[in-house]
Amino acid sequence: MSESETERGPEAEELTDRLVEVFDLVGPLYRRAQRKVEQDAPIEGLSVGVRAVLNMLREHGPMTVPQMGRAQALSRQFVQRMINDAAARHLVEFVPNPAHKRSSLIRLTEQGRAAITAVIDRERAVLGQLGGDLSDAEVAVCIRVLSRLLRFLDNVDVD
Amino acid sequence: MSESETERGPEAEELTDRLVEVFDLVGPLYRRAQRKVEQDAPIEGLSVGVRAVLNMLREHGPMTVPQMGRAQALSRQFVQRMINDAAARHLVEFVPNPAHKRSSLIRLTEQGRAAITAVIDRERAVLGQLGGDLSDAEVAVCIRVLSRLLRFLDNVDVD
DNA sequence: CCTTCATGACAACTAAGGTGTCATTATTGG
DNA sequence: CCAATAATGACACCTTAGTTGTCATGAAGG
Repeated sequence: MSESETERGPEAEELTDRLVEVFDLVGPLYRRAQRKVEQDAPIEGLSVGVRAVLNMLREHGPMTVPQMGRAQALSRQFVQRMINDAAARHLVEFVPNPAHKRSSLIRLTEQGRAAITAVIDRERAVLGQLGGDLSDAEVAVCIRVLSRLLRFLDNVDVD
Repeated sequence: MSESETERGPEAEELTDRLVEVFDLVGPLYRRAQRKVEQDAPIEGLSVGVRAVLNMLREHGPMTVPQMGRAQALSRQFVQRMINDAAARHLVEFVPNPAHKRSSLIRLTEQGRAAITAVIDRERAVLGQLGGDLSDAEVAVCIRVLSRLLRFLDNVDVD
């Protein structure tokens, strides 16, 4: 039916099909996860966007706004809004950036760390129920595949 | 640091951590993919929503609107809107449903099939470039993991 | 030193997707 | 067979994630 394949043999075509399948899973998964987060995060009063930036800071340490935008494929301006929002609520603070005088580093405050940790812990608790059925190795492979896809789509530049 | 783990030993905790990682990948991936689709689909004039329902019909065959909503974790009303939109442009048609007299089955028209096929083919072409680096088996595992996660989150009910 | 690029700030906008509600029609349990 | 209940479609409104455009400013680097 499809004729757009360049000649790479049947395995390659099979792979492409499977990748399309992955993307068809990502959509619903994203929406369901978002809803779960929405049910939970409001306890701390965190929007999805704020949750995302806090989580980034949590696992990556202090970063600048533009860095975060690039890392998450979000527009610089959007990240900025989230950060300003978080700052207004004392979840993050600005610290001087030795590398760029204009663009300060964003760092979690104690309060911010507590908030994001609480959220993540609750998510972990939910995920924990998933338990057995999935092996560590499988999930690791999944992460590898998704990371690869992500890097591949990186040429889509924002801003 | 986190104390919310029930006692399941270190491997379980490791697994949970990895699952959190998966979710942190799904977000950016979803956004980047959406942007790629947006660059492409407009050629056919398909919104992301319409693309999603057409693709569902394409691989699952005729379904009712509520079925599609459940399958993709989308609200019934949203799917309906997308379908009505698609119907107005003769991409889908309504056929009597033997099982439910009120809720007709939605079926792709020839035109609709052509449109969604063209879109998917273009996506496949892009994905095809990803090539080597990823094995069929790995992607299969990834699909399994994501499917499992999806089913797990299914208790989140819309509407 | 001057040009260029990056950042922050702010406003306007788009679109995805949900929610609430109503009328209608099935389905089902008695 | 009928009443109660649930499912569907339709429509309107709303929320919010996320983008884009623009401007002023200040940094970097030739």
